[in-house]
Amino acid sequence: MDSATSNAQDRNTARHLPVDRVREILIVEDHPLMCDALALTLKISFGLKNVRTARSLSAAQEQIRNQGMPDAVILDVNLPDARGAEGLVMLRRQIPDVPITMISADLDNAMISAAMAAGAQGYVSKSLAREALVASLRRMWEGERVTPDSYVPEDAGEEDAARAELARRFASLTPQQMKILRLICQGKANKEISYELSIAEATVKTHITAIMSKINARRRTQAVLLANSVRLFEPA
Amino acid sequence: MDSATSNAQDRNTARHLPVDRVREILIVEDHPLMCDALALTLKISFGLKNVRTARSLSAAQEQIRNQGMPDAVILDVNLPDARGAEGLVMLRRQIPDVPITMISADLDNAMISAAMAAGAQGYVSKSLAREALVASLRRMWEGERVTPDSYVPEDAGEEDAARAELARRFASLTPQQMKILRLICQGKANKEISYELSIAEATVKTHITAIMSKINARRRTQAVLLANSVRLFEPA
DNA sequence: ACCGTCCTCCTCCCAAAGAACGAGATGGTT
DNA sequence: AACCATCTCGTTCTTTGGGAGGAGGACGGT
Repeated sequence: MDSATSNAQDRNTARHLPVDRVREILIVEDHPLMCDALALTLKISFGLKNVRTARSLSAAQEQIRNQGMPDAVILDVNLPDARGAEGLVMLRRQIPDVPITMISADLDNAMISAAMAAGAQGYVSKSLAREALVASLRRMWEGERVTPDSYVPEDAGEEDAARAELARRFASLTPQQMKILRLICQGKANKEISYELSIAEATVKTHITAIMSKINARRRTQAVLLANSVRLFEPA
Repeated sequence: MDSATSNAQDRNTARHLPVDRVREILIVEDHPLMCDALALTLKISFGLKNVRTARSLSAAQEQIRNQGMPDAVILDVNLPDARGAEGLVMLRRQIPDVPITMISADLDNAMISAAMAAGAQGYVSKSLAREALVASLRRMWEGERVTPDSYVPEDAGEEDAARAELARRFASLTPQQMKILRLICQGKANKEISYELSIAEATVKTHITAIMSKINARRRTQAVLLANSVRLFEPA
């Protein structure tokens, strides 16, 4: 049903690396079965020894800090930690040059398009057959940007470039700022945010000012719009 | 590809009416070709004489005021005037007992689910074959709630009931309040809204207070969230 | 030891948002 | 005529939001 097709050659992503230089990959996936299945498939098909795994975004980030950068990442779109493009954006902030493959159960066209604009190396379905999955990953690790062939690139480059730029701006947010933005997007007031994060409201305001300046918004409702336009946070 | 399946019997919709009592229907569709094609199909297949048409939501509303209520409505999801559930909600406010069929090019599951929760009698694809279309409409006019069979009802009743309740609340908004809410959802400030509608900012505030009270929101960002949750306004 | 980043908190200040009144004008219905 | 819904505008007051600027502590890298 959904194998995969090539698109443009990498513009956003920094480095091609020959497939044989991918030695260490990191799987970020909260569902244990799927996680194991993926790891196993990769070990066998690519002869990899080191397949690292993490069950949440925060776990992944800490693991990267401690154990260093992997050569490639496979990232679930729906983590308990980070739904939507948030995980991708935060990981790219930490490891800008490592190709990140998004993996998800549903192939929402808008989500795929948002992920690609945010700089994913590719997007694959969880229901893909092993061979097709392996082939897609191989091509991604050779520098190709791969999307499901059910995907239609929707609108021409102009609007897409704006979204890529936006994603870059969001990638400049610090972790704490991202937390606060998420709460803003849930309709919380500054006071509530300060309570939830156990910090002073003044601190919340300071962060918000920084956020606004980074994403170029003036009103918080605009911030919500911008976040939604790149699908930063998906509804629970 | 997408014919149609029955779902629940009408709970939200007020009246069954035997198909032969549908004498006058209103098509709201901005694309002229599709509009004509629909009208023609209906005339032939149902032997209808009076097929009224309107090219925008506002045109439809005025026409109903002048020429009275139709027996059924076919409503395009993407009007220049009203994208998403807005048209449905506003029409149901005006003609609560008339079955409204949504018609759209894309079958986004979330959109279908939002439309059904908002009280649509059914949802059909524009790419449906004539016979299937006619069959679906006949069943809707007999009181059945019809969705494309690609549609999966997603989550159980509890959450859906909340959305229906929400849709009811939105249906209580006056036209001017709906305009203002739309601008709020575009991130506009009160001052900008007052300028765009050529009214005083005090008036805008008055309307907003009424809106907030009706949809039970305290902050305007919450209003945006609520509107998005029922897909009141789709992004341009 | 020094610098950069991030997080924290504060004060002062002004603009925006929202609640709570009242009230006039219109148009349609009963 | 009385009523109702809607739109309009105003005043007053309180709460939030947001910008500017300063400042200190923690941590990591050069």
